[in-house]
Formats: sequence, C-alpha cells, structure tokens
Amino acid sequence: MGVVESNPSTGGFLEELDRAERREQLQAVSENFRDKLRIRHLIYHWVSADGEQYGCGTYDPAWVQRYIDKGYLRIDPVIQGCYQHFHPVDWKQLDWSSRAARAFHRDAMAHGLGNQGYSVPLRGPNGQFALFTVNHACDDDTWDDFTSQNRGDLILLAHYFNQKALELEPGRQPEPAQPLSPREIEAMTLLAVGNSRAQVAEALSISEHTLRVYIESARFKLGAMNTTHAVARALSRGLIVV
Amino acid sequence: MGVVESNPSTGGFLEELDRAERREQLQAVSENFRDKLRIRHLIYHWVSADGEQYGCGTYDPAWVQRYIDKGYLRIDPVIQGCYQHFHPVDWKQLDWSSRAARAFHRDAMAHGLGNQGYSVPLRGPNGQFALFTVNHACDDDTWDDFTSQNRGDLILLAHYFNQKALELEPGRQPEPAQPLSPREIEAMTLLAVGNSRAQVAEALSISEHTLRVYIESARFKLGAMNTTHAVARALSRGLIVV
DNA sequence: TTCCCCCTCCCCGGAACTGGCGAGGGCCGG
DNA sequence: CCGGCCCTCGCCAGTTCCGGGGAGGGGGAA
Repeated sequence: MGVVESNPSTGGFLEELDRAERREQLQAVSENFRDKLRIRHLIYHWVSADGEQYGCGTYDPAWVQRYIDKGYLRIDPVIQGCYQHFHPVDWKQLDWSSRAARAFHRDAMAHGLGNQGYSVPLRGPNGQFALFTVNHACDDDTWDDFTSQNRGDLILLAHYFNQKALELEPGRQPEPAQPLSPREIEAMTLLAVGNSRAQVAEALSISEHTLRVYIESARFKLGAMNTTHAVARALSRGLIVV
Repeated sequence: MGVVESNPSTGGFLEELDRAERREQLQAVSENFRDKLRIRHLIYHWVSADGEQYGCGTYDPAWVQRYIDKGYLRIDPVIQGCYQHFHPVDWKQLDWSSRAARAFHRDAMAHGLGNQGYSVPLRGPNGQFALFTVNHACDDDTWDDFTSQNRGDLILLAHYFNQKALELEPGRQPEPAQPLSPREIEAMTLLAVGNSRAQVAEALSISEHTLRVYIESARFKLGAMNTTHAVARALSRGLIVV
C-alpha cells in the first residue's frame, strides 16, 4: 500500500514520489528473482509503440535505450511471436530468418544478452500487452530443462509483475474505455475486415448516412482522428475482433 | 497427442472424432479437479458474442442452455467485471446492484450454483477472451481462505484449460504472415495511430506518392482490400504495435 | 416521468484516398 | 552477374471519405 493510497487521481507530488519508490522496489524484486533462478536476465515490459513505455528488469540500461532508439520493437521476433500465442514461447521456436532479425540478434548478444530466452505473453484490459522474459546463456538441453521445470513459476511470476505494473500505472487510458454500442461494433468490425462504407451499410441494411453516424460516433468515443485510426484503436483495445 | 496429429489441416472425419474425444477428456479433467478442490463447480468457457461458443465444466447443462438462451452473457456481472481486470476476481467484489443482475443471480442460485465464485480472466491472441471459474456454497471467510490459498494453482489451472481449448479449436490459422519491409511497417504504424497520408509522408520525409507505393505494397502482402483493412490485419497479426 | 443514449434518415462541399500508368538507383543472395 | 526486392519520385482521373449541419422515434435509468 502506498503512502497516498487514499487519492489515486491527484497525480500530485507525493503520489509521484511513492510511485517512484514502488518502481524501485519492483526493480529490486526482479534482480532478486534473477539471482534466485540463477539466470542472466529477467525482464518485464509493456509492448506499445506510443510514448507511455514501462518496464523493469536486469537488462543493461544501454541496451534498453538502444532497443527504444533503434525501434527494435518493430523488428524483435519475440514480440511478433508472442503476439500470436497464448502460452509462453521459447526463443528457439521463433523465426529469426529475416535479415533485420539476425542483425537484431547479433546486437542483442553484443549487449550482454544470453542466447537462450523464454517469454510469457501477458494481456490485460484495454488491449494491454506485455512480456515477461527470462534470458540466459547456456546450451539447449540445459535451457529446456530449466524452462520445463519452472514453467508454472514463471507464469505466476509474470502475473505478479503484470499486476504490480498495472497498479503502478493505473490510468493509462485517459478515456476509461467507453464502450461501443452494438451497431458501432458491427460497423467497426465490418470495416476492419475490408468492407467499404457502402458494403457495410448494405450488410447492416441501413443507409450509408446512418452508417456514417456510427463511424463518427465510434471515432469520437475512441478519440480517433479518422476511420483507420478508430478501427486500429478498437482492435488494440479488444473492442472488436477479426 | 491425438490420433491424427500428423495432418492438422484436413478438418476431416478422423480429426473431428479425435477432437470430440479430447473434449470429453477435458470435461473429465474438470470434474476431477472439482472433486480434488472439493468445490461445487469448476468451469472454463470462452466469452464471445458470435456463435463460436466453447466451454466445459460441471454446470448443469440446463443452466448452460438457459444462460445462452436468455442472453445472460450480456448482463452477467462476472463477465463485465472480468473484462476490466487482469487479475482474478472474487464475485463478491462485483457490482450486483442492477435489477437485471439481481434477477440473474437468483436464477443462477435456483440452478444449483453456489453463492461464492472466483473467476480468472484469460486473454489470448486475436482478442480471444475466456473465463475460468470456480464456484461453491459457503460463508465468506471460508471462501476467502480457499481463494487466497489456491490462487496460484487456480491461475495455472486456468492457463491449462485455456491452452487445451486453444489446441482443440485451432480456429483460423493465420496465413504465413509475409513480412513487411521496414518502411512499410513504419507507414502502417503511423497510419494506425491516426496520421493522414500527408502526415505520414512528411514524418517519413518522403513524397506522398512514395508513401502510396508502400501502402499498396503492404496492402498486397496482407491481402487487404483497402488501407483500413491492411492496418487491421497488420495489427491483428502483430506486425505492427500501437 | 424525464433525460439521455441508441437507432434511423437526409444534404452538401471539400478533402482524402484509390487505381493505373510511368521512371531510376541500391542492395542482396543465388 | 543477374534477378528480385526495397526505396524513391511523377501525373491524372475517378471514387470515397470527412465534417458540419438537422430531425424524429424508442427504450432504459434516475
């Protein structure tokens, strides 16, 4: 419990101080677990392109900065791989064949990462997506033993970190996920799968003008600049599914 | 491993048979765990509005059918509550104040559910959302003891069920995602966050015509009908991150 | 009951997007 | 070394989308 738990919405000085303190605690926890598990690295971080980054772990800060600066988020095969899976992913299973991926891999090795990795995908409300990763340098068999023996603990550890992080960064979305109306959801979904406005209107058996009202309404609720933006937000917040 | 593991893409008779068999196994597993935990019910089910329902557990089939028929999916406070949380939710914490919710609660009690419940939200790729729930009839203190002692196991159990269910219903296997070029990724990302073509072109310091080539190329690679469709596909395949 | 949201329909002008045509240089793997 | 992919730029015409109005009926919540 924080010292200013009573009023989480002020965003004031004390709260910021408290948050910084709790961040440091979480950082210490990650180092602690790394040592207990006897691995080289242990990391938790959100996956999101916009500024609101958050992460903690034992990576070299220089590597973290480099990762951000060079936009490795868009190249890292771990991200893409985990995005398509529910269960944890061993880095060996991923596709490292592309040129950019190999260059990224070399760079990561050069910054102190081990050759073995195991990442747990985490998904939260509003389309939040995060990764919990353990990293080490060893041969394949040793690593496979480690991951299969600690799989359950790693999942629970991932949950622990994600929960702490969510508590730390409470209102990541200024708009508290205003729900879309059924019609709006239908409209956005049909747009997301490639229909034009005219097609959507026909599919919903409404006039194109009415459809436009839905799109505009959804765009407003989602704080989106245009239709593409609105569909992207609806998708990434889990409001629609394709 | 199933009897027709060798060819998962046929969708043929044998595979269907195998799947039915594995479903029954999972059903048996849920009854087994219910007895081990000494609780009244244990249930896993997807939450999705469209027809593709799936679930297994120990509820009375009559209650399940009633739940579907009466559209309780839309008023069940458990659904609403879990949608907004990452961590497991005790039913006591939920908002049962609306009239519809109270009627639902009475109906559930009448169909053999206990007064206590604890639900673990589960999120998978492509916006999949599922719940793993344990239910029992006892007083609050007993239930709180139970949940706090078994929290970790329940989370892992939830993961187990979700993973089995995902294996059972492979759904639409994402087509081998043809990779986008770095420039295409940048373009799609900037479009996804609300920039117009002109803005994207300026941000990338290229002419708008060049940008159009990227968009068209990405659209082609993704098999998309238009820009919105392309952005949606890139998002749901994890090729870009917003 | 009253208010608010949801659903439905309509006009218009300007801005943005789409499709099809063309061009050239650079870098990599076979 | 050649083919293929990536990056860059250009024009034109047609289609679609956007933003700003207005208007009415129905249903659920306070």
